[in-house]
Amino acid sequence: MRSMPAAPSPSKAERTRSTLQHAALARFLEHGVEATSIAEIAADAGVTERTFYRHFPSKQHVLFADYDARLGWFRQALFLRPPGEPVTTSVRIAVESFPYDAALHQIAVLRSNQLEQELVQAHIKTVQAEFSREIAQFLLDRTGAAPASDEAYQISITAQCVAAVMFTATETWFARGDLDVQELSRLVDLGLRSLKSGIA
Amino acid sequence: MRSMPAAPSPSKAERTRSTLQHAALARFLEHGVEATSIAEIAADAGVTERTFYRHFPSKQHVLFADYDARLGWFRQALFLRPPGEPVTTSVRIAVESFPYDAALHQIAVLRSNQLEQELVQAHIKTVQAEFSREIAQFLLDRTGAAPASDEAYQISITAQCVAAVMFTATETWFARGDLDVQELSRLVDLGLRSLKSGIA
DNA sequence: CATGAAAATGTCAACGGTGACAAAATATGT
DNA sequence: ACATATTTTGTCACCGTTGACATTTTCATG
Repeated sequence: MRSMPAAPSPSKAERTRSTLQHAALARFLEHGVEATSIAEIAADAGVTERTFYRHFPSKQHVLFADYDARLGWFRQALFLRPPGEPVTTSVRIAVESFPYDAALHQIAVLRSNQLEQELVQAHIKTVQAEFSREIAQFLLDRTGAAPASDEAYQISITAQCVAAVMFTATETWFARGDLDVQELSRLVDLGLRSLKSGIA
Repeated sequence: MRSMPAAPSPSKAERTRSTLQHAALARFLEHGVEATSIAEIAADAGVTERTFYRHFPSKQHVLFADYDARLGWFRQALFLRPPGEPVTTSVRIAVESFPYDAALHQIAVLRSNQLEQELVQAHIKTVQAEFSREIAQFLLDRTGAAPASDEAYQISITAQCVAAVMFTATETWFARGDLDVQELSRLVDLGLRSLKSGIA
């Protein structure tokens, strides 16, 4: 086969990965996530089951394929805030400038397909934990809190609470059905403000 | 075999369950959780793997065997608070009167055995979510917040934050090593107070 | 004690996921 | 074009978990 002209021809791995992703999403949409087996996806893509796992750590990850990138984006957004700025502001801005609309399209597709709650929910918890760690790390770095100190403890709690706001907001937003990004922003803001002013 | 005299002789299922639990914990302590396979546990107990899963929903659950009971205890503690009382007080008292010492003995054993973090951590997240739901339900009932309202949303966040305090407190407590129950209570109290006064 | 329903367990097959190692495909330098 | 190192994929074996169905054990009742 002749080599492609200019385009940095995707490596075989990249092609395989893409083929797998398309095969998976196609079946997911048609039959649902649980009803689709890795064997079927692999067969559609013309590879072995084992190869699937060389490109995606789990079935869930095909759906959340670009979440890692977004987590990196979030870390970057935190990191780029000026050092002098109050950390609360830094976190608020990073959270509020998160591209929810792009991130949530995949999940919207899922919701439309009924069921799958437990499966997806479990994965959401993992993602939430990652965001929580990310925020905690940022706060620890910026405040220079001593490890194992009460201050570090309170920072851990803070991080988990902020992550809880992010995810409860999107959850509530979905549950209500009216998918307006403005409304999502309002919920995030409302949640963060209620954290700041104290929980009653 | 002769029947036992007085004691309400445990049913066969109860005996099997107990045998499995002991076999599992013995192996867990000696070789660690991950290094112990269900097949081994079942063999030690003289039953099939399938039977193991008839008594415990997962390997993790053998460790957290009585967590369900404690969750029930917690729900009861919440429920028993007088209806007139401010819900914040109800939750605080229920959380603070939780028998952490008894609950955490099993986890202490684990920590001593190194590794296993991811596995156990994942299960902790699940348990935390259950507590969170429990608290949220209580708050929703007591306040009569309309579903899908902003108030209900904020209650969801509150519940997750309180649960985060409970678990971050025990985690921090463990990490510090000085296993004094007084200190654990102090951490819980500190966390709850910082929630109340607002997160900075 | 016999009998039959209900409970407990065994058997079998399947799926999701992972490690170890072998085989094949690809890229690279000569 | 050739030889070689590197990537990519296949093969195999295993573990955790679950559903469906068959078999055995237990237990109440006649």
